[in-house]
Amino acid sequence: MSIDPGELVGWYESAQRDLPWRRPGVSAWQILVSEFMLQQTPVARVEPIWLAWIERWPTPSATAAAGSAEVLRAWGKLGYPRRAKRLHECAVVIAGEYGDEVPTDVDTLLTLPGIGAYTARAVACFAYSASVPVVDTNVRRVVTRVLRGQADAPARARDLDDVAALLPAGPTAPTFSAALMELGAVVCTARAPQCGRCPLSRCRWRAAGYPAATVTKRVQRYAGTDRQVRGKLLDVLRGSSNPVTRAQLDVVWLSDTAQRDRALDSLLVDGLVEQTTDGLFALAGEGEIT
DNA sequence: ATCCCGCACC
DNA sequence: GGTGCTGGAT
Repeated sequence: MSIDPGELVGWYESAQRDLPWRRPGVSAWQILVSEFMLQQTPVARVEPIWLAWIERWPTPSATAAAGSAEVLRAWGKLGYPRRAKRLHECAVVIAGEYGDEVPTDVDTLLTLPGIGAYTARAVACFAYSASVPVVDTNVRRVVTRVLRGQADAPARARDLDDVAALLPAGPTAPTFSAALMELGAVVCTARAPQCGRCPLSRCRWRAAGYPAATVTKRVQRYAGTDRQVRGKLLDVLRGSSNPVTRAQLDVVWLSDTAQRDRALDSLLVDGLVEQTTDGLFALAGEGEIT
């Protein structure tokens, strides 16, 4: 069982979304920035932030020179701000140690802050046309359905090899990977797949009568969690160009003071917030001279 | 109220 | 191998 590259790529040529980071002339660094932003966040929310971002900071050195506080502010409400901190760290390393050029090979990319198995291969593939398997949750779902006939399955170490075996030889591998991701994102979706629009003539999941998922996935809560409190604290700091008092932070979460203290402490530990010598609080790197 | 879904660290 | 991390859309 395999996936016909012609069917998949043929569909992609006409069905792909016009996303700004796919346009010609976008640099490897700018693709890397899009991958960081897309790690946890839907395309629609990333697009405006990415456009403003690359116009303001088109290169790693420009990003590094901006300082982490401005980077955290520009990240805005994309969520999971540790990604913004790691992106800034990544820019510092690339500007300082790699001559302002994004490394091309997967192993080197994997050593950079915030770059894991997915992002390393996405950058190597989409920025440098490397024939490496790019496995995100969309690809995993498509492969699980088409090849194994299951609605969904947890991630496995073997997924990388499975997808590598599907890649066509030659220069179409990156397009094939982009098309697999696109199919999972717009047709072979988790909840309401549009099987009537699927270009693939062979699919074990369809052949098996679309069996439902057997594994029940746990729900990610947000309301009332430390994540929500962290978000509110950071929102205060993003909105202020000078350091704020503890009291200004305290007012965002009055219902559970222990939780609020824990959230603030975790932001300090994560290096997203820092305390000034006079006891005020600011975005990390706020005082940096650039 | 539910969905989204990669990285780092345990 | 499991858990924590954001916030908007639906």
